[in-house]
Amino acid sequence: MDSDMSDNDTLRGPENSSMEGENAPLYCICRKPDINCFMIGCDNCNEWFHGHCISITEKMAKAIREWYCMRCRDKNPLLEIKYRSKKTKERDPDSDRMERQYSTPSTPDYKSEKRRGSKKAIAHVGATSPQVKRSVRMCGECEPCRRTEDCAQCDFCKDMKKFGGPNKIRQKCRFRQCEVRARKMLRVKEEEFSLRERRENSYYRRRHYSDDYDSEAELLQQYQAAGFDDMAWATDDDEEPQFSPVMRKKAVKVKHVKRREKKFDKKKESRRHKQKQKHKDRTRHSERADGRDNSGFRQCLGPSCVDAAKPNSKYCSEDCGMKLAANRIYEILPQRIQQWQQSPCIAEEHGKKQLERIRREQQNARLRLTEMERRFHELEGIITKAKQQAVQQDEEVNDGEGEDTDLQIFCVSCSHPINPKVALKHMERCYAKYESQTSFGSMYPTRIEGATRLFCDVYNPQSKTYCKRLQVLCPEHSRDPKIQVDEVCGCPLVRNVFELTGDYCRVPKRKCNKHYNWEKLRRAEVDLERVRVWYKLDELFEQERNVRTAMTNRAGLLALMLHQTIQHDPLTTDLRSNKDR
DNA sequence: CATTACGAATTT
DNA sequence: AAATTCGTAATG
Repeated sequence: MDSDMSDNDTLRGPENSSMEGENAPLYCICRKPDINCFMIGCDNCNEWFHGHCISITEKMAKAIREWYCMRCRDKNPLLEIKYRSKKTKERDPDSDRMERQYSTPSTPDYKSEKRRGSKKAIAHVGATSPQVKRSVRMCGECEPCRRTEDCAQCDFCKDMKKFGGPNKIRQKCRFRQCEVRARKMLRVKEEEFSLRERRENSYYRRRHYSDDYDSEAELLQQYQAAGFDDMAWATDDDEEPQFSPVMRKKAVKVKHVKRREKKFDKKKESRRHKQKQKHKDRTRHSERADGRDNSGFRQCLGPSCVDAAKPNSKYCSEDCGMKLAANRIYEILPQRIQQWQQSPCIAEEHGKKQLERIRREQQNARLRLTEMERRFHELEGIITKAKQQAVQQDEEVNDGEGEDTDLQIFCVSCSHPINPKVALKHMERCYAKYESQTSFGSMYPTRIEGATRLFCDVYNPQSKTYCKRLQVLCPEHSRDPKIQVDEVCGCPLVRNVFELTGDYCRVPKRKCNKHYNWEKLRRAEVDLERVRVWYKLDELFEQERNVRTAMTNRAGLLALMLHQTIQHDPLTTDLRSNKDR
């Protein structure tokens, strides 16, 4: 491996550095960037060679299984070009597989492949990178080449269909563009990179372009992460000492661009604070502001503290940081409270209205619930009464389907033809079979006070879940009771769909196909509605809680410190007025 | 000159 | 058959 590297280096050497601005890497013994011809890669040093420079044609290459350049072969006589056996020449998949099986672990997966047209290049898989394929645009070794997932953030990703894009640009994710071989303009844009880097690596973040934060939340996070000592650092350092002059220029430029971009966003407010703070600090500590770059020591920002700050901190101790923070609160808070009290709080009004609305809805839901409970009991009453009906034996008016066994219908679930006599039963079972493949489990048992027979709630120790089907229609955990021979159907008969006649169906239950399992269905109907009402109630409770927390948090310490309400001149027009609101 | 769009080779 | 991702023409 080591020798590979040096080999490569000597090969590329000076040209490499001179092509800085270009994005075309140089290849082959001729050191030219040309890649629009057949090329072959050395399986040892991974360098690419033009076929014509080393007198290897594409045809010849097809027969080659492992190829090593002259230099590598000179250095290491053990390396020898290996050829495919004649039979495998024509890309027989079977023999390909065989080959892979019998190749030594150090040999690459497969040897040659074409990319982008016959006249272009043949890429050999490098021996040093077992998984990643090398190609004209992929070295197979750099971090981007090894990456397999798209970032979903860059412009190329956003263009992709899978991320909802129009598929117009059709380039692979910027973060997967090869560092060495991809065209430079396709790689990650510098600013984007720094952005991402900051996101991924919050610790180093402040050492780079420390001025921009994506949100207040990020600011806060940083503030906390640094033990609330670095906020002013981050903001008042226009010069970062460790940048070389060139670098610094670059960073500053980036910063300006970003500032313009984000000028109008919401953190304007917080930036103004930062700037205020900055000025304060400047004037307070102006005497040492210059010396800092040289010595690297700062004075602790703690109130009336003259000690040196700890490295990477603005304070000499946590105590000083706390003191300054406390002072800040003392200074800012009373003013904010006053400001707060000066103007009426619209949000509070809204909150109150919302609460009222929620209460009303809760009331309605409760009413509905009692209604449903009533129907629940009513139904149970009907069912009990129905059971007492006597079976009407005489007529065999069991619909006309007695002998018509030729008639076939198809199951709605499995689509098999079935006999009408067993159809209902079959379809029920069949459906249950499919349905049981779906999970209705929840981690928690149901705890609704005063509600009987809602969910099945059978515990499944394997998945550690409780069954959340309606208890009445859970085929998995409850069997339908066996119907006795003398049992009556008992379904309340109706006229015009809804009007009860007061009579009950008196066909033997086993034979009644008209009212198959009617109790179960009616119970399910009621229970489902009850569940819905409970959900509604739950949702309303949640809403209530949210509104209440919002109301209590309003004008809390943190909120007051972070935000402020400005009373504009009452005579100037409120921009939101009239039309909009 | 950079960026965008798109046909098409290649891979999945 | 669809997705990926080249190279390059068109466009700004």
